[in-house]
Amino acid sequence: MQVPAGPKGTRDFYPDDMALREAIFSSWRSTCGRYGFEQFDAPMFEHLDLYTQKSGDEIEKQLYVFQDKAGRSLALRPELTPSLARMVAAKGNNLKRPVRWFSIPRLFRYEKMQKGRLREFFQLNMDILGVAEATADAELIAASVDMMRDLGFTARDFGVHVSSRALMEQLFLALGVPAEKLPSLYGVLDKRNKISKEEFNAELAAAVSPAASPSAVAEALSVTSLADLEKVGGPLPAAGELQQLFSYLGTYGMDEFVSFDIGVVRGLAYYTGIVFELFDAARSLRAIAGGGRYDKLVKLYGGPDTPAVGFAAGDVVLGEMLLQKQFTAGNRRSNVFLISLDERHPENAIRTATLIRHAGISCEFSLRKTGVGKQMEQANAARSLLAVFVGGEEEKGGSVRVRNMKSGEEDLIDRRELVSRLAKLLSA
RNA sequence: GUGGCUGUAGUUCAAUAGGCUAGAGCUCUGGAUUGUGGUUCCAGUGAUUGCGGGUUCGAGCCCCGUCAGCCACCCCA
Repeated sequence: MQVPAGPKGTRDFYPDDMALREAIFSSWRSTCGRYGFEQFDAPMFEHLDLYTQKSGDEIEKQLYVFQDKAGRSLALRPELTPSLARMVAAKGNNLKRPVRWFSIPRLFRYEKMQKGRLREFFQLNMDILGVAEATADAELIAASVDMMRDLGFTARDFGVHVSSRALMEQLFLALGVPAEKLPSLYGVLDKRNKISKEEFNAELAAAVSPAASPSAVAEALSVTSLADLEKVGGPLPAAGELQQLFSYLGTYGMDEFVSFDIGVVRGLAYYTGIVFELFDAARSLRAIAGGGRYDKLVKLYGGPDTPAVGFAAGDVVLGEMLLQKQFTAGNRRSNVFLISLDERHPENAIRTATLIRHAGISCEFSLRKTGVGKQMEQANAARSLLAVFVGGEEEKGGSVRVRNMKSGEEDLIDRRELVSRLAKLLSA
């Protein structure tokens, strides 16, 4: 290859790719707008401490770290939530609650790449801060579903899997699992779908015995409804909270999208309550989106005690799903394309284009001196709706020929009325 | 970070068992059509077979390295 490749894990956005990206972004912005979220952004790089302080040094391997000229350790942002928590903490109590913010950050993670996982990507982040009730969780889950519907997906394409960190903790403690065993148990649980049943049972037994009965834990993990869960683990306070959440979601009309799934764990340490993930129906891709409650993070960064819940959806998996659905960009580049009949002299086309553009109509003409047939091809490439022939015989009689590129119909239009007639034709 | 698979025009794929000048569709450019696009027909541009080294009389094919991509782990904010 003579052409140098871009860095590993990055993408080039050619116009077709950019059209897909913009389709996703504008859908995201429109959904957030309907839910009354305000957009914000944060720096693309932060002090390394912001990330290590929360997750330990281990995370540094996943970060793009560099020193600036003063020797400060900085990192390209791998996620937005720490910046958000920092920004909210910095405002202290000066920020009107609840905060309903969204952002579409460009993020960087130094990772081994796989399908649906790159080193540079975008996310939609939606967060509500200052609300402890499940209404906020329900609002965000509903927004995530609407985000998918806005992109054209239905309940046949994806589902929301909901669980609760608090619920699991209460359940396992009730079953006799010691508190210090919980992290390793979550680890086993997280890979349940990836390993065989035998392996799972063996790892489960290793994680909970002898304090708790592996079979009791396994039984608890096999339940598919909250009601069944209480039969196994007894009354659990967090179950009531989840029930309330599902009740709200039913009122939102979300029943066909959401389900209780005790297998949803989420890797992040900072989640404290309800957690949820969106998956494609076939579960052949990575998670579309994921989120949950992180009630302690703002305080961790020195801010006021602020309950918070949020989710993030990546652009990579969504893009793959849209392409599978035969998404076609097909954006119109220009509405009007001028065909110069006196192709040696572009002045007429330049003057006419200027007139049309001043009226707010997108317009192009051939920048190369070439035949009418070729100019028509260029009009096609621009996906123009109308072709306007300038500089021909008709113009001597005070009119110009306008051709509808779709139907092939042509009209003679008075030269002086050209712009207003074009506007009318385009609005029809 | 670990293991496996793959790498041929811009793109999708060919090339008997290692054997002459590495082929084709699509795309792109030009022409048929110097005042009319999409269809069709014709022609052309375009590859030091990812890169570097090795084995061989001879390598797209075999070996080593490297880079890139895919898959499974690890991780997943």
